[in-house]
Amino acid sequence: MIKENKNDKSTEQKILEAAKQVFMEKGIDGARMQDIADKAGINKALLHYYFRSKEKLFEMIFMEEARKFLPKVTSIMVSELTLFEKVEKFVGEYIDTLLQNPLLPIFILNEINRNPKEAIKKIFGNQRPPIDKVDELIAKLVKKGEIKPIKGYELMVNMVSLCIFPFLARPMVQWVTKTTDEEFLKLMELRKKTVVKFVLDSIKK
Amino acid sequence: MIKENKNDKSTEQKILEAAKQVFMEKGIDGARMQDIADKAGINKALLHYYFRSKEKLFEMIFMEEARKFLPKVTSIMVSELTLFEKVEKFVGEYIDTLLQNPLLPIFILNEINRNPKEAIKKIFGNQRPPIDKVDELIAKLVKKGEIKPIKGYELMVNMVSLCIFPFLARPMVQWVTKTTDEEFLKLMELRKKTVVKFVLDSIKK
DNA sequence: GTCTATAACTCGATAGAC
DNA sequence: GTCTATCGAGTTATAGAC
Repeated sequence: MIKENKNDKSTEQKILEAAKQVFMEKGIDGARMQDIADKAGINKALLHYYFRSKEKLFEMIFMEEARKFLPKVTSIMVSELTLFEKVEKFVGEYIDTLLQNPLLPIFILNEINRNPKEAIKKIFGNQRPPIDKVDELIAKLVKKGEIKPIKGYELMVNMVSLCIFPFLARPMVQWVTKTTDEEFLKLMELRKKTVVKFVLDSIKK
Repeated sequence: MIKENKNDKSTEQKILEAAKQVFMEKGIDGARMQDIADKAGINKALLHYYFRSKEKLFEMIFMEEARKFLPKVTSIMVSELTLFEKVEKFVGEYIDTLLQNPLLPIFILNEINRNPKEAIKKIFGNQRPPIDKVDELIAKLVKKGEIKPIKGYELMVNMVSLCIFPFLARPMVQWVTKTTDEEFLKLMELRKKTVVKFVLDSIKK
């Protein structure tokens, strides 16, 4: 793997990393260009040299992060796996992504709220999730008597809800369960299994 | 019911209503005192006359709204209802509250993120949710062979997740399901039943 | 209590030297 | 490319008249 010619990162990279961190923690309105500059170890002027404005810098970060939100969901859902395997893989990969990006949900949801049309375009492109495929798959299994009927979008929303919400409400969850940061992450690691069980127990006949 | 002596609301009330709306839509950082003044039909100076600062005004609103978030949850959970009835009532009342306050979740979660310690104090006081009670209740039913084992906090988190998340991700849900505002609300009305079914199907033996 | 005017300050953005 | 210095717009907050 070819590295930067200097031993430290390029200025652009430093800015992007600092901006990501600050925007995630504070949101676009709460973030200060000064904070980002400080965290990147440079001055404000340089931020504007690289990315004309705060809004543009934010868009850059959002564009990058938006793609993580709907990770390999589509590919899992249209794959040749069974529904049960799909649920397992979906939840597993979703929670893994969140474990590595715990602030991603609140960041994305705030932008969706602030600027729904553009945000959704950046997240989904023009490609709606493969709800129809899921509906078909469910219909087959219902006919075979293996699962109870449920709407495809509802199954998807429920899975996503169960994965994401604990990260959104993390300080509350930690307070209620009296867990440290480390313990919380372990809890979420375990949660992969319990969510899969919760969902499958619900739909299995 | 005794009314204000004038036919319109008191200035304080007008401010509180305007502030609630603006803070909910924009968050504390995105909100402008000018917007609140405009919406209340007064000027900025008067805002400061009634509530010393933006932060203080925000605290006022948050305090009021924080109590809706954990509505009658505790009372339901410690009541004499069966677990199945509790789930039904819990979900029903939660979604009803959200139907009347669709922006409440993102508002609360953002403050929890911005200021976890104080926010949690305002939401819960010092009283943790009655998880132990739920654990006991579950233990009994497991012993009787009526339900599968599940941790009390996990059942609660799952119920809350399933209720709240669709409101948090509302623009996304509406885009995926191609629903208007009105249709979305109907969908959430229906969701009361499907969430109850989803949860009960999952834990019932 | 309510208003107008403005002070005090923050912050994004730019100019210009090196 | 990177820095210092500063501008100028926008915002919270206050002073003071009515």
